Amino acid sequence: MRISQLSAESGVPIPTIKYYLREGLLPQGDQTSATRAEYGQEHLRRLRLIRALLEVGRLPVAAIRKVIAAVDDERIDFHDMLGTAHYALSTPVEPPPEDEDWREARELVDRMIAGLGWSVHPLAPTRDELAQSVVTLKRLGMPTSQEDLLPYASAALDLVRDLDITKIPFDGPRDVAVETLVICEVLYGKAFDVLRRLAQESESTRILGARPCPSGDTTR
Amino acid sequence: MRISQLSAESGVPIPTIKYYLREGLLPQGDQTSATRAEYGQEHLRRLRLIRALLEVGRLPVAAIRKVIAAVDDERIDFHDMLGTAHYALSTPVEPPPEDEDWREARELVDRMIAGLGWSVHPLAPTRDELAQSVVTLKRLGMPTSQEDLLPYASAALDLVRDLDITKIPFDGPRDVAVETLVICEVLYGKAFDVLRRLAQESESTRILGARPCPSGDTTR
DNA sequence: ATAATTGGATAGTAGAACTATCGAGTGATA
DNA sequence: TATCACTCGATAGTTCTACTATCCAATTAT
Repeated sequence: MRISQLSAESGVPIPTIKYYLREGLLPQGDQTSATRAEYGQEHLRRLRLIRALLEVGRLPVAAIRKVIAAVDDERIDFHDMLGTAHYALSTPVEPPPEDEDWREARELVDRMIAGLGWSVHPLAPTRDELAQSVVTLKRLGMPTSQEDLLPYASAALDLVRDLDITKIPFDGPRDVAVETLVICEVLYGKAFDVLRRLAQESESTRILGARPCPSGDTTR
Repeated sequence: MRISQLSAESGVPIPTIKYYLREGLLPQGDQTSATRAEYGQEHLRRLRLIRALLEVGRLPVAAIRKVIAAVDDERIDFHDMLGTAHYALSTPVEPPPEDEDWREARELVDRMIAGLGWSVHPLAPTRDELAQSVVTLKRLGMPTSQEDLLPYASAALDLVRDLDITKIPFDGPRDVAVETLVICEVLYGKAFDVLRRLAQESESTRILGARPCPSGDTTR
């Protein structure tokens, strides 16, 4: 398959494909001559993954590159690769040092994770991400305690147990496993987020007993 | 309070505050003379809301403006205001017309919402958002059925029932209610997302029986 | 022989979210 | 009263991200 066909099949314009090649998101094709390269199904597949992470997951290109680097790097072992992929998916947040609210929130998060017995790396950026939500909620006048978060935590664990983890072929080829993990994390995550918003619309409509019809336009 | 104090208390630089004023995110202060305006607690509060939606919710400024317009517009009624706020929070997606996969996905979504008995506006952009995830999962070789989504849907409903809706003072002043709804939707949504990723890290670590420690750096 | 396509390189663009500067008008201080 | 810091409002510039566009020499197809 040449680049024009790859473009036609994926719907991604040629200049964009070239951009992904430059950025290292897409591996080079099989160079058959100075001005010709051959692309295969794996390129199409990779391209679809990139577009999914970009369009549905709204991940920045730099994060996608890290995920892909983790998938492609044959040296690092399975578990480290999953970790790298996981951390590439988090939105980094740099807490202001010496901030009392932040310290407190981080402690709450750490205590909760420990209390739940979860195996989360002590330096996982995800911990700060959760602390950020806690701090922000407090500043907005809606302080959050561990008891407020625990039902969310156990619901999250149930979802992951029942639906994500069972779909990931941990015993299969490593690249397929990481790819599946990333897809589950991002796409099922998105799907759940949308379902939550749908549920919230439905419930608030029900509570107010009105018809679910805003007068304004429905575009963002 | 003058602008410099507003800046000091909120941590937002003065030029940025001016930018928010220009963009209509922040109401003008009380003009006491040609070159002086007075800001109050409500400005500080609004500024914190803006930053929360921006930094934690990653909402674009245009969406925040719509949310705020809904809160501030006294003409539209309570329920319509909630609807407007809701739809401003969704990420719009324009499905290619005449696409078979999309049609099918939208049908699945509509059937599921109807089957659950949820009160969701037929034109809610959220429906297409969910359809997008379904289409993308299919294209990535992980087709999704209603049965796959139902547990997610009921978990979402439980969460909203137990934690979000109970926190929203539907009987109080309308602006407080919408603001609370938005905060719940965005911040608890984010918190749950992080918890899900933490749970996933924990579970995949447990399944692989390894230490939760990637060799690479942990930054995005 | 000629037209189309490709790879590789370089440069340009659009949108988003700020950030900087300027000029004239206050208000507080010396 | 003079001065100086602060403010408003307007305009312009910056940075970052994700693309697009153009060009060229080298093929390859017709």
